Amino acid sequence: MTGARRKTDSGYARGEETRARIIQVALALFGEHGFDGVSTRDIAAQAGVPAPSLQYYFDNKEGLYAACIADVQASAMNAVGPALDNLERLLASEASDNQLIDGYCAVLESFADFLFASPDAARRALFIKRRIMPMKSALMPREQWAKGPGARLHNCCIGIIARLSGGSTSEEESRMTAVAINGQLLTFHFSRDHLDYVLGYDEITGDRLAMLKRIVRRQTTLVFKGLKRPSKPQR
Amino acid sequence: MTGARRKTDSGYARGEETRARIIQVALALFGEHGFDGVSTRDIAAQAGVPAPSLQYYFDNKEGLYAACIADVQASAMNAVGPALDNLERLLASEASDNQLIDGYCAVLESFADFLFASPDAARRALFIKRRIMPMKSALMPREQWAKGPGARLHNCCIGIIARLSGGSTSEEESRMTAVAINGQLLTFHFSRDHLDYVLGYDEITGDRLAMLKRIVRRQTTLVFKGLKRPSKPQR
DNA sequence: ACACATTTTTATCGAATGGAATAAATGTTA
DNA sequence: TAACATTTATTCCATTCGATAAAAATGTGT
Repeated sequence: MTGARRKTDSGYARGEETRARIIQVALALFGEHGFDGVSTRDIAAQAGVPAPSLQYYFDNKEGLYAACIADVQASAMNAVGPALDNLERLLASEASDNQLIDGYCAVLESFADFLFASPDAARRALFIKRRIMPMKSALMPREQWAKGPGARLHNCCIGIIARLSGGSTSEEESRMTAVAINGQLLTFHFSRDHLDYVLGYDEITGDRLAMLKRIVRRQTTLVFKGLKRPSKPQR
Repeated sequence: MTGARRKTDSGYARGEETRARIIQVALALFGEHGFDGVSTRDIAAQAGVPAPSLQYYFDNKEGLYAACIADVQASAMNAVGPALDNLERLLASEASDNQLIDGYCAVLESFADFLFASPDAARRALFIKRRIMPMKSALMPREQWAKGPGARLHNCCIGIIARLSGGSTSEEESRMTAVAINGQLLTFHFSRDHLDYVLGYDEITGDRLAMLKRIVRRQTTLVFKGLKRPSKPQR
């Protein structure tokens, strides 16, 4: 936690609750309106605290934003970490192609749950989508990204492509192919603003989420199998 | 043009040039920082006009934003309209499955050119990505979207899915499947902020753009063929 | 050249913003 | 209970913001 006046190693439980409440409110508001579209007063009012509490807990608006990032990262890793762990184990072993593909689809499914399964999920996901930082370095630092769930997903996909194609696909093409493969699911997240236009509804839960998972699994499997080495030499 | 003090039916050429210059600057700045992250003074300074010129030409900040939207919509339709026209003709005729798939991939390729082929393209595309409006109705009205290139692409994809599957895919599943198919390309656009992280470079031009097109065509073709009615009954 | 139209410019406004400083209220522990 | 720690709340600041009104400058047509 950057520069806040509050000390984390000796705080009261009440302060911890207030801090968490502020973060949840900020997540929702930043997610809906972006960093610059929300004032510290907006956040404070909705969290039921006076505005200077934000300086007390987070030092400044950017510190609050950074705390939101950390919160979302943690919950994402919580949600998709186990499936990623399993897939990374498969990749490090002599697993069959079908096991790899199946493990990969399981990871995508855990991502889908994280992104869509609940209102809380939607709030976090919307925050992820609306990442606009007030500095030139609007992005997560590369090293931080490299430890996050998105990077691990990407790297696993590259690994599977290399396995399936027997090394005949260039590193560059593998990277691009991985982005395209994952785009089948991620595009639903990126398109949240107008899901109602393309799907006729804007919440993907229950049966709809199951359908989404089925579609993504089918298409991902098709694409992976199309990459297998002994397949269609003219491809 | 909404409510501006300037009259379009009787303006000078000089005014037209100034207006266009303001729009191009605003596109770039809004695309980079979002609506709330850019002040009217920022835009005016970079366009080389005093701030009240924005009120003169566009009535207010939102009017300028709306003009930017209109500009991007027009250029998108310019870029992808011909390929969409052709595909819609194919869909209205007895074209073969391969002709449909090929026509669809041609449309995706024209989208890729629009999104990535030039610095101007990147500016426009970044603006599209950062659509945050200052009102609750942050979105393009549904009727306006329905006339845009994204909607036409989506509807063509649904049409092709219906054709290939012989009507055995539900309307709801077709819609979702279409989003996933198009996500293979669109995700590159949505991920522009961190393309450097996933690909190792952040400009997709020249050979890289050709590779992207090849990958998208290959995967889209695989997925469409996987939808064909007489294929794999156990699928 | 002059009258009129359009565009640019200057000066100003009220409101909102992120934040600082300080005091008051509440919690914890001996 | 009192001393100390933490948290909450009030007051205030300087700056920035979108926008208005009016004047000055420039363009157009007769």
